[in-house]
Order: sequence, then structure tokens, then C-alpha cells
Amino acid sequence: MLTATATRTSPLPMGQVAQLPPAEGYPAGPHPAATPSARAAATTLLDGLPGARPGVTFARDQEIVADGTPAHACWEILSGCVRLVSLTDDGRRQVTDFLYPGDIIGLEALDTFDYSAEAVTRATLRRVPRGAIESRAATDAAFAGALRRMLAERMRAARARLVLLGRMSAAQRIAHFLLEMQARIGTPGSPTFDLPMNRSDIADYLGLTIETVCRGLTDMRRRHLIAVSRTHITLRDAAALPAALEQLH
Amino acid sequence: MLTATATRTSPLPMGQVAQLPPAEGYPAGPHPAATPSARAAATTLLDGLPGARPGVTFARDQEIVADGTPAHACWEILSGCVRLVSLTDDGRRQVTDFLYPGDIIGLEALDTFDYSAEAVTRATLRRVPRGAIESRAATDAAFAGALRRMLAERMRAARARLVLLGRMSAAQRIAHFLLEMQARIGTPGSPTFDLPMNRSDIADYLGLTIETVCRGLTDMRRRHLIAVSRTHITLRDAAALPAALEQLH
DNA sequence: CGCTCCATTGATTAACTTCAACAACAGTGG
DNA sequence: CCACTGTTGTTGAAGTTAATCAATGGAGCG
Repeated sequence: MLTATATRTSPLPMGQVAQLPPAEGYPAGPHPAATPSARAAATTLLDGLPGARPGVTFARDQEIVADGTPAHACWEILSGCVRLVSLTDDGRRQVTDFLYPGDIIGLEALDTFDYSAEAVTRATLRRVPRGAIESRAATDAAFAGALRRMLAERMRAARARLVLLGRMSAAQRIAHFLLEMQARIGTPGSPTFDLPMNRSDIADYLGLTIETVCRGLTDMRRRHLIAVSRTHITLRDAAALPAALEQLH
Repeated sequence: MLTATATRTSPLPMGQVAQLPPAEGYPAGPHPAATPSARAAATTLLDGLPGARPGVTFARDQEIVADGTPAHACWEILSGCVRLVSLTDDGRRQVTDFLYPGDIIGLEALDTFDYSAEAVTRATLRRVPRGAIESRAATDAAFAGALRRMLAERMRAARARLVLLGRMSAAQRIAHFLLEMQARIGTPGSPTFDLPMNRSDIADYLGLTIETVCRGLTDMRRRHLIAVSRTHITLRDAAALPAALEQLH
């Protein structure tokens, strides 16, 4: 498939072991990326675990983990955007998550990955052996609790998406998506942000087709709710966005 | 809303404290109910936690936890079937999960519940304060690990459902639902089982309408793939069920 | 027996997908 | 710098799926 090669961003030796941070001070929530200040935080959940490698850079669309392969390691996202992808038996694609800096790939893996992870943009990630995570969790209760809270928050987000996919119209899905993106990658107070993913990724995330996503965005633009260029979004009236959808059409 | 009253199944005093079981021997998977032998297991994950109350019985359709209320406690299901329900802004309903004996309500709750839980059938549950779970997790790494694995397994199931809701046709959703039910509540080796939930619950679980669920079941019956009475299902050819859907129609 | 609730079937409509064409943009090499 | 080219995004028209609206059937229960 993809032939691009991962390249280290730093020449540090592998297997470096840093001193363990104190049990306190783990990020409270699982999505530090949601708060821009935390996005640049010097310390993240998996800092200082033994066996962690320095950052590895992946090119756009490059596969980070492959569906069905043994889950020997987790990957913590340091920069960029990653999508988790699952396929149906007959080959249709569903993006089950977009991940951002601070998020971790593979927390919920058991023996093998049941999805593949691909770089949406050029992205830097840190590989951490699952054994290191497990043993740290076994000895450090605060760390284990932080992991559990992170999983719990992801579970809540997934549940919200079940409602979106099961019961919302195309227009509602798109509007909720824009608001979610604003919250995760936007700057608080600013109505504009850039989408890291293309229309195809958005469509597969929302359970729609590319064309329906386009039409939905165009419709919102015509109603002066948003401004759209290829990647740049401006929410002209974020508060009105959900309300405008209740009446549909 | 519902006015049925919860009644204790046993006259034991509340707040009983049993001796802690050994750290080893927790159920490996999060869905002991999936294996019928484990369904009748004498010990479950939350056995022996301080503050656990004896079983409480809920009538059909009775609310167990309410959306938006503080998550002071988890509820472990001892018998019966429970649904987790979320509503959209405009009042449409999505069933985000069906839970069975061994499953726990509220593991992923943070401050408040973001869904309501209701008894699908008459059900018995055990209330366990979250504080007891948290403090046990803080001191018992094996227990914390079991909790995390349980959450991870639920996360995987939720991801599979995202694919189902986002990318599968009505017929495919219904077929997958039947196979899932067979795996969770059926007897291994037997092609028949009884659905605990009605058509409305199934529809809200699959993101469809009642009518579409009915038509799908009828269609499969006409094609001799299944036999259906109101609640009783027989999978005449479980192996052919997914294959028969690829060609759709 | 009659009532109520739930399930089923039919007819029609609406929403979204599919198929098709075109436009806009980015990258490349001349 | 610009033409060329491939990719991504947008719009239009037709087709399909599932929702909606409506009526009937059937089981359980007082």
C-alpha cells in the first residue's frame, strides 16, 4: 500500500529511561488537545515510561497501526491528526475517531488492533510498549486512574457519536461535527479554524457521502451560518447552529 | 414518569462488608454474560466491595439511573436486561447499549451520568458506591486492571456499533443484531433464543424505525434464514446470514 | 369479551446515495 | 511563469432506501 518511510524526528537513542514523574499531576482529562494551553504542555501521560521511543514522523495518509496486527505498543500523538478506520465486510469505510496531540492509540486494544490508524496530516507520534504501560499501571495507582479516566472519556465521546449516527439528520451531523472540531482544534474565542481532514474523511466519520457533506456545508453557507473555503471554516453564528437545525430543511 | 417501586430481593442489611477476595481471579473479560457458564458464576467483579447493597429489583421499563444526575454509584447487573438510552436535542431516542448480568452501569461515568438506564425486563441490580470502586482500584492493581479491561472491551463493542450505524444497510444491521444477541444471550450450539427487548428498543438500538425492523425480520423469514415469533428467534442458517446480506435486496 | 399494546403490512414521501459532469486548486516539469 | 495533470471539491439529475403516515392483526389481560 503506502511506501513512505517513518523517520525519527530526533537522533536520541531508543529505550531511554527518564525518571518517573510524581504520581500526582497527570492530565485530568483524556483530551488535553481540547484545551490549547495543554496542547503545548511539556509533559503528557506517557512521559518517562521505559521503552518509549523518541518521536516518529508519519507522512500524510501513512499507516501507523494495521487492523488485525498484534497490539504490542500504544502510540501517543505528539503533533498532527490521526484517524482510526474500520471497514465493513463488504469494504465500506468508517472513520471511528479523529485523534489529536495528547490522545493515545491502542489504549482499548486487547490482543490485536481491531482498526487501523492512519495519519490525516503529517504527524509525530511516540511509541510506548504496552508492557511498560501495564506494569506502570500495576504499580502506580494514580497513573492507572488517569488511564481509566481517559478511556472513560473516550467511551463517552463514542456514545455521543452513536446518537449522532443513529438518530441525526445529515445537516445535524455536519453541524455537530463543526462544533466538535471548533472545541478540539479551534482557539477559544475565535470563530475560525482549519480542518485537518478532507471531505472524504469527514463523510466516513459522519456516515454520509462526500456529496452530502458538500451540500450540507454549502447549504449552511447560503444561510450565512458559516463561511467555508477548502479547509478554512468560520462559524458565523455558532450559537444558532444547533437551533437552526431543529427545523431542518 | 414511572412510578413502580424498587423492592429488595433479600432482607439483608445494607452496607454489609464482606471480606475481600484475592487479587487474582477476576473475570478476564467484561462480558461474563457472553459465556453462559459465567452467567451463573458465584463471584462477579464487584463482589465484596464495602458499601455494596444487596440486590434491588426493578420492574420492566423502570428507570435505574437518570440522565444528568450525579454518578454517586455504579450498578452491577445480577439478572435481567438493561438498556442505556440517550436523547437528541429534538427528542429522538437512541439506545446506546444493552447490558446483561455481569455488566456494570456507570463505569465510564465521570461526574454525572450522560445517559439514563432502564430495565428492559424485570431486573436485579446491586448498587456499589463509586468511592468504594475507586479506592479498591487505588489499592488493588489486579482489580484496576480488570476494570480497565472491561472498559476496553466496551469501547471495542461501541466502535463496532459505530461501523454498524454509519455504514451498514438496514438488513445488515438487523442480521448483525441477531448474531450479537445469539452470542450474548443464546446457548452455544442452540440456534434459538428469546429477545428480551421489544421492536421499539431494537429499532432505537439500530438507528432504524420499528417498521423497518419488522420488514427486515419478515424478509429474512421469507428467505428461510430465520424463524420469528414475537420474541422467539431461530437462526436457521447463522453462517449464511452475513453472506446473504452482501448481495443486499 | 372487549380493551390495550405491540407487531405487521401497505402506500406514499422524503432524505440520502449514486452516477455524472464540471470547477477549483496544488503540484510538476517545461 | 505557465501549461499540463491529477486530485479534491462542488453541483445537478436520477435512483434507492428507509421514514412517515395509515390501517389492520393478534396476543395478553382486566
